[in-house]
Amino acid sequence: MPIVSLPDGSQRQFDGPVSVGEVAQSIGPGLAKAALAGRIDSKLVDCSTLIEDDARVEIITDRDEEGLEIIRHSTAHLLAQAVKRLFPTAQVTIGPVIENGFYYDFSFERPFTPADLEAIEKMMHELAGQRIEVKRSVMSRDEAIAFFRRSGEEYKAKIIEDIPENETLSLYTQGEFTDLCRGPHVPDTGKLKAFKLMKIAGAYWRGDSNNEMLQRIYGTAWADKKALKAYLHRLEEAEKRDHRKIAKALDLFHTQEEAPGMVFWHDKGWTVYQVVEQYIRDKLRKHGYGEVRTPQVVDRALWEQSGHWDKFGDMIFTTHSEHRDYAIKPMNCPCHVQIYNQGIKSYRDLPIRMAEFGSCHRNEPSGTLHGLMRVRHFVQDDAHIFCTEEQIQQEVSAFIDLLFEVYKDFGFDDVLVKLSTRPENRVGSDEVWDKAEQALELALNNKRLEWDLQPGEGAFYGPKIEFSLRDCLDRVWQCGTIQVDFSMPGRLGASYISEDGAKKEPVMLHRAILGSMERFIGILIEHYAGTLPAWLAPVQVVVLNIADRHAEYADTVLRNLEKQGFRAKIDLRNEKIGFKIREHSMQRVPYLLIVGDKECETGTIAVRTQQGKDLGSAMCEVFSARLRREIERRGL
RNA sequence: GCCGGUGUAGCUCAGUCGGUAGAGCAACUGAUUCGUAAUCAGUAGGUCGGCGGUUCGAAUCCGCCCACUGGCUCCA
Repeated sequence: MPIVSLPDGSQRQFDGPVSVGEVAQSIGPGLAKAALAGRIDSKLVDCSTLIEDDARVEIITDRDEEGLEIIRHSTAHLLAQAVKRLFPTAQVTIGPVIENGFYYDFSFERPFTPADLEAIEKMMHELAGQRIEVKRSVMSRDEAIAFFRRSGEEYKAKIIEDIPENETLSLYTQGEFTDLCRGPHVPDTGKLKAFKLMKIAGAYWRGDSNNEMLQRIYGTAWADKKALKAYLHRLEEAEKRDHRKIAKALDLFHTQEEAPGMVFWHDKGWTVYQVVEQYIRDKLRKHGYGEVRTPQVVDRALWEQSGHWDKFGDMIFTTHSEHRDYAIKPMNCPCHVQIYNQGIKSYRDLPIRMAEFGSCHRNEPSGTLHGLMRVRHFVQDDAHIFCTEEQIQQEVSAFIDLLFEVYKDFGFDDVLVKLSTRPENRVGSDEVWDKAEQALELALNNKRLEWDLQPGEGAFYGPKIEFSLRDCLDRVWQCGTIQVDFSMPGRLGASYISEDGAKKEPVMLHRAILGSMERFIGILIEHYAGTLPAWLAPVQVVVLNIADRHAEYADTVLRNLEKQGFRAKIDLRNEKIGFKIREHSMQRVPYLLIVGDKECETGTIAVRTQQGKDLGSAMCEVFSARLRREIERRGL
């Protein structure tokens, strides 16, 4: 005689065991129809699950976060069923829910084609229309292995073999298709109404590049058609922000076959780059950093000593001359240790903060290259802090403050923080790792930051904190980092004389705020959809004349702006003003100054913003003051 | 690096069955001197990513390579 308590506080008594679906039915037919699953005492279950004892019960519908996840998971099963219908020799593997959708990995003798994808989706809609009941059953581990072996599903059998013996497993069957799954699932395929298959991609079995490659089909699924449409629209919007497209339209940079993974910066793109670099340079000076410059081609012995050669040798570009082998530097740190090593250092010299915008090359695998986001030549806002163990925390703390200051100026408020700890392949003793990890954790906690732990994701020489930005489209980009390194100074012979006259090894902190300049500019372009704020815009103002007779005055206005240090241009072409406004608006110039008869007579300018707002006539000085304020304010 | 997809004029793209290359915008020339997102007319522009093969004939079919691209793996 279970008593069921509902979320609104009401209670219902039943004569005997009752299913979640029946509870929903007892509340109302609408809810029964909408029910996707249930929650019994905080555990998610199927609609068919029987309630035998008193319990708190909640009906899950597509309005719940969990409901949407269940829809996505069930749609993955629907995909697998459709694939097995059309291609019976395909084998199923795993099909999890991901952000905005799901995927399913298959093993099949030939690649799926886009036409296959269409056929599969059509079959999915057909199966959904049939409202096939989804039934849960249980089997022992060994029974399940035998079941999937019999069905020719070797991968599924292998997955189950990794599950501890004696466990009972749940299986979900819809029509002729049965899949191993924890569940819960929707009661019937008719609940799946809004989905679309998105793309086909390769994916390694168990995520290991030594294993065979499976074929992954990605899909998206939503509670209703409207939500699906909204999602597809969002994707389209994101595509419009693609920095590669915008860069072409705005003439910022290009890449070409002859230099894969390297950037040809054009005048306008390089202007943005330089503004960003100079901004960081000023910030670093103010925060006690010195700037250095080190060679790009250095004997590879340096990288053998540092330990990078062992781990990354095949990704280091090399060259040679007169029987010596050189590395094109993949990072600045060993060179910075060389500067540190000039002369004897005392504990009184520490901390030494050494920054460099050094050109680095890494021979990234061809398949990973991607616009500005993953390149083979890049420059980081890189710096190394040489300090004592006691100074670690205060340095990490000061760095975090600086980092948040910078992100704010660029218009990023949402920063995700992660702490990555010791990986399997590493150098240094456990004792040293303990110390380093604790120092970072303490610094984070003292700042009262929320952070996630990423066990095993640290660099080979030390743990790190990573800072990621969330842009206006909710995408996350890892940019900043600070890494503790107890190993490299020792390997490269760095030392200082401590207070008691003993020789000690300094600790090295590797740190960057923007990460790679290239990548950060890519992020900026996408975040602002190309419409950069005035302080970053390559061209801040364009002066437009209405007719030839206004050219001389327009030129005076231009020279005045240039004299004040604004990035200004002039457009004297004999074109209609509407045409010129259109062109410069599309080039995302923050301000257009229009001069015609009226302006010439009164010594003013007509100001038009990038957003198309007509600010009316103003004296040049008034406009200059406005623009200067805006530039100084930086981040929007 | 691995699995797909793509590569045609400066840009965005079309090109059927294998029959010898097409549009819009941009460029150039001329006209127009114009008040807040496209003035009109004309001209020119291509070794169809590269190399090889099949064929009387290849942008189109086949092979190899390169680059880009969506993922996977990796990311000091």
